[in-house]
Amino acid sequence: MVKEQGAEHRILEAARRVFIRKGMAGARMQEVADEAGINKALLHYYYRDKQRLFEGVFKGSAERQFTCIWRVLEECDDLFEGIERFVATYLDRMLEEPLLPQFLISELNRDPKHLLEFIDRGKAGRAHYQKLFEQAREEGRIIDIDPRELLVNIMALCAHPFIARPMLTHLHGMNDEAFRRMILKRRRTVPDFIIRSIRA
Amino acid sequence: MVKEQGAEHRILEAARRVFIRKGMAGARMQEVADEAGINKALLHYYYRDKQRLFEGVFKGSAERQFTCIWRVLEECDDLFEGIERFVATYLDRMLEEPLLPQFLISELNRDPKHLLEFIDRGKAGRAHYQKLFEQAREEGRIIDIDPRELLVNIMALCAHPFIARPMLTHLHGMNDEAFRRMILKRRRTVPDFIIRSIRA
DNA sequence: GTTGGGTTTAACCAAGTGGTTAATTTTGCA
DNA sequence: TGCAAAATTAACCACTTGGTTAAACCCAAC
Repeated sequence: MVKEQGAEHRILEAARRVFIRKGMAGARMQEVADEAGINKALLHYYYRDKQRLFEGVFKGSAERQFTCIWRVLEECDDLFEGIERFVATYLDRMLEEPLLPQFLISELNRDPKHLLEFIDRGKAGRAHYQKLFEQAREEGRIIDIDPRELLVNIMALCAHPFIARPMLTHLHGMNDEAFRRMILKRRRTVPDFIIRSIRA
Repeated sequence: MVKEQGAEHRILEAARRVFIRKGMAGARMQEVADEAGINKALLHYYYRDKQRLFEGVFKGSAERQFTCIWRVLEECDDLFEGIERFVATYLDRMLEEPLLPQFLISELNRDPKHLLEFIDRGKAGRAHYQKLFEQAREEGRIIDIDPRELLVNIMALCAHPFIARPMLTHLHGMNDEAFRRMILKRRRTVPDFIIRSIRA
């Protein structure tokens, strides 16, 4: 409802909130308009139709997410350091926008063709990961493990608590603050968990 | 479209498929009717409205999932064995119904009050897990780690490949068969990964 | 001030939605 | 065979939905 910063941008921000909350199918154009504090017709004036508005939101969210996560890896020159910083960055980023991974994954499952555009955003980061991995492997510092599987495990340990958050919090009787504390603790414990497992 | 086994049951099965594919918000009653091969009015004859039909599907899916997963744990009397069998059972179950976790989690995020009913289904299993954990801890066979966090990690490593499947398969250029092989491989590698990490 | 183009709105529309109803068919059984 | 109850359907309805339109508004340049 904030009136600053131009209608077009305000619409996109409102749409981001609504789409992330309700998903593409559950979101209503009227709700986006209300949240942006403008007339519904203005949505179509700037973004044609629901699909294009959604794509604007999705593309922006996905790109920001991926670049942010992978960039930090490129700054590292050691696998263990890379894992530590990757996990910490991922968790910090998720604390800022906890509903984002669930949103991205949910929409990606519903319509996987969104991937084509933005997935290459982390190409350089992934190549660098491969390099760090091989280096550590050659130096005999890690056990024999499929690098792709290790990557899956890292992502899983980072993302899953956010994706399964309601189940988790209910299971362990956590409130929002307790969840936050748990995530902050995981900034240390998750890298430990991973590195203990792969260290030769 | 199979005509056997009574309309009521056929409707529920069709609804399960449609809801899991499209989610509550995206599913259409007409689509359920078509998939069940019956008239749309019959849905309301047996299940009143969309919400109740959805709850029938959700409750059934969630209960089956949880009981199936936790039961196997109760049959074990050692933590490491428990982890191995839990992971294997979880992955086998997911291979049968790969879209289920994404569905459950997605709807749970949209409306967390579904939890209240079925989450206690795994109560006995979780209590047994706690016992196995403490036993292994007292015998000095595992390091000092929060048992709840270990549980989160186990679930994460099992569920995440399925939840993030489209991202994963696209990232690594996998087809369905390659994905399946990867999961079957993980029946061994995931328990190894976990146990290596927690063994004292 | 007038004018003209970009912006914003209220009113409207057609299609699709979940849900109802009343009539028809099928079934169980005396 | 007849008949009442259950099952099934076609037709319908009120309402929501995404999307359009034409008019109003704003504001800088002339």
